[in-house]
Amino acid sequence: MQLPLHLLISEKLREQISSGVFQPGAQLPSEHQLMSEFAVSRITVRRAISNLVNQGLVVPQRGKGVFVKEQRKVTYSLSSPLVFFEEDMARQGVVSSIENLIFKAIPAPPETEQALRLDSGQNEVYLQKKLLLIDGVPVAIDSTHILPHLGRTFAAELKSQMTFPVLEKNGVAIEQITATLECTHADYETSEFLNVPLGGPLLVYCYTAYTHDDQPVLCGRCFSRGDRLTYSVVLTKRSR
Amino acid sequence: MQLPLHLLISEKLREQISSGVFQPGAQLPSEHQLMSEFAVSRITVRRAISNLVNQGLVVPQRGKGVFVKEQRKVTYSLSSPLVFFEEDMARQGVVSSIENLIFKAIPAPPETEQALRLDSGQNEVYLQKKLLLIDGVPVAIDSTHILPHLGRTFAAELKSQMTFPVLEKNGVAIEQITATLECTHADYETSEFLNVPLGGPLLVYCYTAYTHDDQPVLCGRCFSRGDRLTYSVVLTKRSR
DNA sequence: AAGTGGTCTAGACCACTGA
DNA sequence: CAGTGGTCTAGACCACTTC
Repeated sequence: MQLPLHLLISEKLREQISSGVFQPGAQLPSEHQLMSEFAVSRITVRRAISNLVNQGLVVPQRGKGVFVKEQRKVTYSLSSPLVFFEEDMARQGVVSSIENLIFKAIPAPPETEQALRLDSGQNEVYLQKKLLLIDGVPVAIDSTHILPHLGRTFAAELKSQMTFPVLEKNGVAIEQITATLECTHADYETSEFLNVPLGGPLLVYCYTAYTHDDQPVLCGRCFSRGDRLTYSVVLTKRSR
Repeated sequence: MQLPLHLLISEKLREQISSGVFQPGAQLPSEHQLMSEFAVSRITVRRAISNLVNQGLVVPQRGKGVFVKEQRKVTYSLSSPLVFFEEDMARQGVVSSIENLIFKAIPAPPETEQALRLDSGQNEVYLQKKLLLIDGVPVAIDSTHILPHLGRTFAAELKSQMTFPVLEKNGVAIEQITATLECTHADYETSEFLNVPLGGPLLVYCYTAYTHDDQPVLCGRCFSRGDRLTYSVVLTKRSR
């Protein structure tokens, strides 16, 4: 038995990409050229290209052609989460910014009540959704639930600046964060926001932040483009 | 302007899946049924289903049908990386095991020389590749480079047991680990090993482990199925 | 206007599953 | 055997980019 045609073609192209025959930014042969080169139908060529898109190797552009993707990742350090996000990024030579999408009070959903240790009942929390941009392009979308009195008091600042520095500056020191990191697929809505193919890989950073007396003050999730962000962490034995 | 047909169909099915019309494990209507239900061609139906596959929502099975995927993730704690992997998993009610694929001495590649602080030159290190299984199915593939004298001495144990416990038991205490977590796509080879669709999301855990005197002893990468594994971590401010 | 990728059709053959 | 998904063909129309 042998591989289906579309796989043969996409594997051959993949090799040529990783061996540098097609450099990042370079244009692949057009569908028409590939059809005659491999003597297959257009659908098969398109399937092969779609394999490469799914592997994040290539980006098609309507009316222009298919181009090899530039791979450039930026690292976000979990071990110094209180450093300004902007500074962290600046050290890596990129410009970062945030864009507030939503900031409003909502009734707390059950998971949030539990995470923030609110008595169950009709609690309010502030919901903030924001985009994180690097060099002007959106790389992550964050959704945070904040204790009501903090959200109310610092609304203006929270809308325009990163969350942790704002709290820190106002005497709310974050002492501990519990977090998980996992992977998901971009659904249609997220894929539009982050300009990523439908189903593309996202890193999900779920966090709860605590002050010195173990009081949770906020929790949230950050969905970031898997092709643009890396998280780093240092673990020492005595820290548990 | 409006959405293309294949997206309309896949979004409609996605809603039905997340609203529970199709429970996990349930079978979707066949391609033939969907063709007449939406009055479109087979290619369009297949494209819609392919959208769902790319989002990890659904798994097609040849000769049987398309089924809604069961979502069950297992959490690996980075904050207690020295605990037996098996114990960590057992606490979550699953059975884990490892399967040695490769164990041999190789010339150290440059990145490894740097990570393990070897003098540049013709160094040897031990390369171990192993599969991590949960409930009998492969969920991750790990590739580790180990200092030569350690690999040589503990070869037998390393082949059948988890790395850190073996070292610990033999007096090599791991005191610190630096790590990064990122996302990639499964290439063809990995997709076969882990039984994942081509291009599916993988979590990549890159690590270097140090003993008490800051001496690196091993480094490696673990590629794990994004749909089966989560990493958790606790960060405290003083650990800087 | 010519060239590119995006969507869609109708129809064919194959491989696998299960009764 | 009938039903399922997997692969592939030939051909059509559209939307966008570039000249």
